[in-house]
This record gives sequence, C-alpha cells and structure tokens, in this order.
Amino acid sequence: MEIQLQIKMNEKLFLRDPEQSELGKKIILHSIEWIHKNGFEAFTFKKLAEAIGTTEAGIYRYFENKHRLLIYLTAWYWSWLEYQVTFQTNNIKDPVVKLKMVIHLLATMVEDDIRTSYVDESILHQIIITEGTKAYLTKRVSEDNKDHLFKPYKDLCAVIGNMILECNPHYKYPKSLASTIIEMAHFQNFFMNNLPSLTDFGKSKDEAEIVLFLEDLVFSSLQSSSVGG
Amino acid sequence: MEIQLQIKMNEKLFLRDPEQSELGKKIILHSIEWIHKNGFEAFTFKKLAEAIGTTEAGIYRYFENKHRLLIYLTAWYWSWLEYQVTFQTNNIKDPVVKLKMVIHLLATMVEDDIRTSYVDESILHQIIITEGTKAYLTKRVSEDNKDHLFKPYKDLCAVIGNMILECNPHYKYPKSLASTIIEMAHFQNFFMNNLPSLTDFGKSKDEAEIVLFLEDLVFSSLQSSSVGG
DNA sequence: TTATAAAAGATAGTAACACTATCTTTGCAA
DNA sequence: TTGCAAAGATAGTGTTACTATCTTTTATAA
Repeated sequence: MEIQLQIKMNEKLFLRDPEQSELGKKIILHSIEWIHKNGFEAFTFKKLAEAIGTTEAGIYRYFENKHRLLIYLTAWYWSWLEYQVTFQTNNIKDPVVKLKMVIHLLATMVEDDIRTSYVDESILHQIIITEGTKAYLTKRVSEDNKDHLFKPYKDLCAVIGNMILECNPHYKYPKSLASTIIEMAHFQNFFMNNLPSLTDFGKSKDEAEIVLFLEDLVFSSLQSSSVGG
Repeated sequence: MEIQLQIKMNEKLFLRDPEQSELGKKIILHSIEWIHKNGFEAFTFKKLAEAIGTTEAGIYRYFENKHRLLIYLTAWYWSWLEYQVTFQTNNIKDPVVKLKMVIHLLATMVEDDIRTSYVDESILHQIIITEGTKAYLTKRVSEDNKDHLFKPYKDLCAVIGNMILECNPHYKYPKSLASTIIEMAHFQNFFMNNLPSLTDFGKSKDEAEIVLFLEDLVFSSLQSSSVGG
C-alpha cells in the first residue's frame, strides 16, 4: 500500500500551484535545500533557478516573490504538523498525554515523511526554526493575514489551545500559552545550538531537555490555576 | 541638573562611532524612525540618506550594512533595558517583586527617555518587537556572537536568570525561562496587535494582560518546582 | 593666522537583485 | 492536426548594495 500525502494549500499563496507540476515540485524541493544551506537572506530566485536548472522567469510563474515562497513553506509545514498532531494524538483520551505528545512533536527533530516525496520535513523543520517567524514579522502581516496566509499556524495554535483547556478548563490563557509553546519549542532549539548561554541546554544540546522544560512550564501553569477560575 | 545617559557600545558594531558626531546621531535617530514607519525589509541606506539629507556613502562610513545597523539598535536597546532593570529594581529586596518589575519593563510600552536625546525608546521598543529577532536569526549568528554583538541581550538574560534563581534556587531552567520571558513579552505584543487569535488579549489589546499572563507563567513554574530540586 | 587632518559632501561606477515582457519550443489532448 | 498550456530562452529596467575618488567644510593645534 503506497500512500501519498497531499496538503491542500490556500491558492493565494502561489500564482501557479507547485504541487501540480514537476517544475513546481522541484521549486519546493530545491528552495528548502537552498535556504537550509545558505539562509533566507542570501536566497534569490536566480540562484534557485540555477540550482534547479531552469530560469528565473520560470520560478516567477509560481511565486510572486521569495517572501511568498517562504510563507508557502511555513504554511505547508504547519499544515503538515497539524496533521501529525491529529494523527499522533488520535485515540488518546488523557489530555495531559495528548499535550505531551504535541510538545514532543514540536520540540523534537522530525523525520522525513516519505509520503511527501518532494518535501524533506526534517530539513524544513530546521528552516522553520530559523526563518519561520520572518513570514509574519513584516509590515504586510495584516494584509497577508486577511488573505488567510497564516491560517495553518493559527489552526494549530487553536488545536493546542483546546487541548490546554481540556487539561484545565479554568486556565485563563490557553491561546497565549499555545503560541508560547510553539515559538519556544523553536527558539530554545535555535538558542541551544547558536546562542547556548540563553538556555540551560547548551552543554548537552539535547532536544529532550527542551521537551522537559516545556512540559514543566506548561503543566505548572495548568496545575497552579486549576481551582477557582 | 541635566543628566546625559551614554551607553558604551561594542566597537565591532560600527565602523565609526555614531554617538561621536552629529551625523552619527542623525543616523540613529532617523533609522529608528524610518524602520518604524516602513519596516526593516524596505529599509535601505539610500532612503535613509535622503531622509537625513546626506549621502549613501556617508552612512556607509558608520555602518557596514543595514543588518549591522539593526544589530547596533538591538544591542543599544538591550543595554538600555538592562540599565532600566538595574535602576528600577535597585533597593528592592524581594526577588518576586523584582521579577515582576522586570516583566513589567519588558512587556509594557516604554516612555521616551529624555536623557538619550537621539533615541526615542518608545519607538525603538516597537522596532525591537517586530525586527529584533532578525538580528540573530541568520546564518552569521555564530560569527556575530564571537564578536560579542549579542552581549547586551545575553547579559540581560543572565540578570533575569539570576533573579529567577533568587526566587527559587531549585528551579532547573532559569536561563531558558529568562529568554522565554523576554521573547514572549514581545511576541505576545506583536500577536495581540497583528494576529490576535494567537493570544487571549485580542479584544482588549491591553499590555497589562500580557504582564498577567507572564506573571502567571513564571510564578507557577517557580512555585511548583520549589521542593525537592 | 595658518597649516592640517578628519569628517562630510558630491559624484560616479559596478555587480547583483527584483522583477516584467515577449517570443519560441515542447508536450499533450481534443 | 490543431491548439493550448507549460516551460525555456532572452532581454530589458529600475533598484539595491556596495566601493572609489575627489572636493569642500570644519575643528583645532602650531
């Protein structure tokens, strides 16, 4: 049984759907590799075209500009991760166990999902850690948000927020705690590897410790405010 | 009594010290205004030169490139904030009260400090929220870190980490909690104003609520792991 | 008062970037 | 076989990100 996993993307993210052609898939595949290797600042469509063996103009037929492509990649990642969360927490009753699974999925190195042939989730995860916030930290954020470009991120945040409420219906800040978990899973990873004195994991460089930190953070909050509301 | 506040900056941050000349001060003043208005992506030295009434080449005598200027602005901001933290928590004995003061300083709109004539801290604060992380989220982060360009940020983080330990010497993640407070004070603010569904403060848009959230987060963690170590 | 050196201004130039346009070729489908 | 969409090839334009050089202004020390 061979299963292909296809993620339906918002059409405003692209000019031509990259999943519908060979060139489109190459653009996704190679842009992930290129950005991972050289960073988003140095990334240009011309360089990407060279890497693929096509032309600049060809890539512009798929994406308006490199920022849109970054938003596409992040949207794809968050959609995939929400699917992972849904899948991995399926049939789990205990909301605490579910939330722990989410923290694990967010903070731990992902493995390449072979069902998505042109996306290496492991590398994409690394990109999202370093470049992900640049998708929305712009002057255009409100416009882009009106086009629902950040919906996958917001959806995932909502899913996690609901799990938090399942754990403790009286907790006052489920959405903020959810976005904190998501961002900190990545930031602590970046700090651990690049600015280690900003974390307590600089020596071990062990992602498992980030998981423990986040669990401590989350479940302390959820326990302490359980009574009264 | 007129007091001027001067912050000693790492010399690797600039080619010529902007605090030592009128043009240098204009560069700082106008770059803050320009970036606040139009965002860092659209910012160029040519446009800045026009705003100031000087030439592009003139600005290149002070800063290698716009990324270095951003690092300078963030370093300045964190230095200034560490000074604020030290000043405002001076003579406070209770570490819990100190930590609450820090959260307040981080998460609340700052007022312009008139002792720094060419820096509007209130606007700079807004810039740091949106653009601050871009200073270190790059491929060059390790090199820049070796030049100690992020020292002010790391110093502030260390100060807060020590306060955390004062509150609870057994807490296991003081540095990670410190960096979490710093980043989340800004991210929750950005989300509240731009992607409100990622927070619980979208309706009120009240910074005071971010303070309450962070206090809840921090002191839950510090209380719950107090025994045993 | 003059010499002089540093800062700033003026101007020019280049390679790369961020696109847009147009024309041709290829591949497939009715 | 014709016809159309995708891709390739090529060219062009304004902007960005610098570097270089030459001149003028300004502060100050002899």
